[in-house]
Amino acid sequence: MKEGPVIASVAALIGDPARANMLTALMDGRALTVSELAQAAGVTIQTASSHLARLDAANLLTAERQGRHRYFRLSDPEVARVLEALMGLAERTGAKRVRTGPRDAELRTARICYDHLAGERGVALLAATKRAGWIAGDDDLHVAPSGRAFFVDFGIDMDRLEQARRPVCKTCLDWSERRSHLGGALGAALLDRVLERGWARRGPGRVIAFPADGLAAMRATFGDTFTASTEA
Amino acid sequence: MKEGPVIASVAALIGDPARANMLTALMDGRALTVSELAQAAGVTIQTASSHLARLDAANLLTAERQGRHRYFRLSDPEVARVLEALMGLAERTGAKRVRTGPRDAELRTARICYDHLAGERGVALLAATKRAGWIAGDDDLHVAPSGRAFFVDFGIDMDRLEQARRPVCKTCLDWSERRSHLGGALGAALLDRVLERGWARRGPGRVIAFPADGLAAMRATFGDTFTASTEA
DNA sequence: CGGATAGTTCGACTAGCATCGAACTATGAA
DNA sequence: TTCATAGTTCGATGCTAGTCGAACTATCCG
Repeated sequence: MKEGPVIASVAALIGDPARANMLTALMDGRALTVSELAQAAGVTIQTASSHLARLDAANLLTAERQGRHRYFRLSDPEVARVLEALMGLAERTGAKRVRTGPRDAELRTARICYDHLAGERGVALLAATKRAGWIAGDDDLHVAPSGRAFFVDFGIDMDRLEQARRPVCKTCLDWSERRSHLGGALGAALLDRVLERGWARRGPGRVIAFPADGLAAMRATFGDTFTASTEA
Repeated sequence: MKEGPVIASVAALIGDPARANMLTALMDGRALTVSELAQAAGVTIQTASSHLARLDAANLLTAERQGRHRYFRLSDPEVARVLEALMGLAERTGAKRVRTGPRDAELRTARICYDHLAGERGVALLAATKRAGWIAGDDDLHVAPSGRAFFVDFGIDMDRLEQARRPVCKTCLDWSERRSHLGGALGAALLDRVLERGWARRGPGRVIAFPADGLAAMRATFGDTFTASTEA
C-alpha cells in the first residue's frame, strides 16, 4: 500500500504544522525569505530549508534568488484557493479553534487572499458588482459590457487583463463567509486600485483596514450593497 | 509550536494514504461500510475503524448505523469539492488519475443492500408497492390488508415474518437515489422470491442484474411504476 | 441458546519524519 | 582578503502515528 492516491502526498505536504504555517504566511501573495518563513513557522532555518525544498519540489512554491536571499512565494493563485478552501473545511470541524483574538475579527472583516480582497468586504464587493450588473454569472463569472466600461473608468487596463493568460474573473470560496468573493486578474486589479486611492490600507499580516472615509468612498462607488450585511 | 494553524490538522487527516483512499472511494456520494472502505484503502478492518473514527470526529464523514453495518459518507458536498481541488493541485506534480468503471453504473441501477433490493430498482419497488396500496406510511411503513394478501400470494410466509423479532417493514435510505427503499424482513423476503423466480440474479459483488424478461415480469406484477423514472 | 459476521478497543511494534547541532557553500561588505 | 550573513546538507535523535493481532461487543440467523 505504498501507492496512495495522488491527493495524499499533496495533503500530507500541507498537513505538517510547520509547512502549513509557511503556506499561510505566504497567502498574502508576497514573497518571503527562508529566514522569515522559519520565524513564521517557529522552526530553525535548517528545518525550514528542508520543508521549503519539498514544497518547491511539489510545485506548491516557486523560488527566486536575489543576492544571497532566496524568496519563496505561492506558485499560483490556485494554491491560495485550495488553502482557503481547506480553511473553510477546518471551520466546520469546529472544536479546536483557540486563537480568537481581535486580529481574527479583523481578518474576517477584510483580508488579502493572495492578491485580491477577501472576507466580509470581499464577499460584499462581489455582491455589489453583481447587483450593479457589472459582473454576471454564478459559478463562471464574466464581465458585462457596462461593467467593462466601469472598470476601465475606475483605472483598470482591461485590455491587458483580457490578453493575459490568467482568467479575468474567478470565484474564490471565502472560508470565513462561506460564500464566494472575486478572484482572478480583475479581483487583483480592483484591490490594487482601492489601495492606490487610499480607500483601504494593508495592516499587519493579511489584514486590510478600511478607514471610515474609505468605506464611504467604496459605498459611493459600488453602491450601498457594499456595506449591507451579506445576505443571499 | 504544537499549535499549528487550523488548516494543518485537516490536511494531515487527508494526507494519510489510507484515509485518502477512503475519501476518494466516497467521492461519488455513495455510502460504504467499514469493510468496504478497509478494502478500498488496502488496510485491515481494525485500522480502517480507527481512521474512520478520526474522519468522523473531524466531521469530514458522517456515519449511519443500519443493522450491524455502519455506513460512512462524505458529510457534505463541500468536502468533495475540496478533494477535487486537491486533485487539481496534485496534477502539477505529474501523476495519474483512476476512474470508476462500468461496474459503478450497474450498482446504481440495482444492488443488494445487506439482504434487500437497493438502487434505482429498489427505490422504484417501494414506490410501486405504495402506489398499489399494499404498503402505507411515510416514515414508519406498515403492510395494508390488501398488501398482506398480495405478499402471501407472492409466496411470502407473512405469519413467520410477523412473529419474528425483525421488523417487517423498514425504510432504508438509498445512497445512490437519495430516497428510501424497502428494507426489513419483507424487503429481504421480496428479494428472495424475485431471485427464486429468476426475475433477477446476483452479479459480481453487490450487483443485481435484471434481464429483459425479468423486468417485464416485475412490471406486470408491481405495475408500471416499477420502471418509471424515479421522480418525487 | 450457539454460531457467524460486523465493527471496536487495546496493546505492542515499527517506520517515517520532523527537528536541531554542526559543518559546509555562497554572496556581500569593508 | 577577511568577516558576516543567508542558506544548504548531513547525521543523530526522539516522537508520533500508522499498522495489525487479539480480545471484546453488537447484531443477525437458525
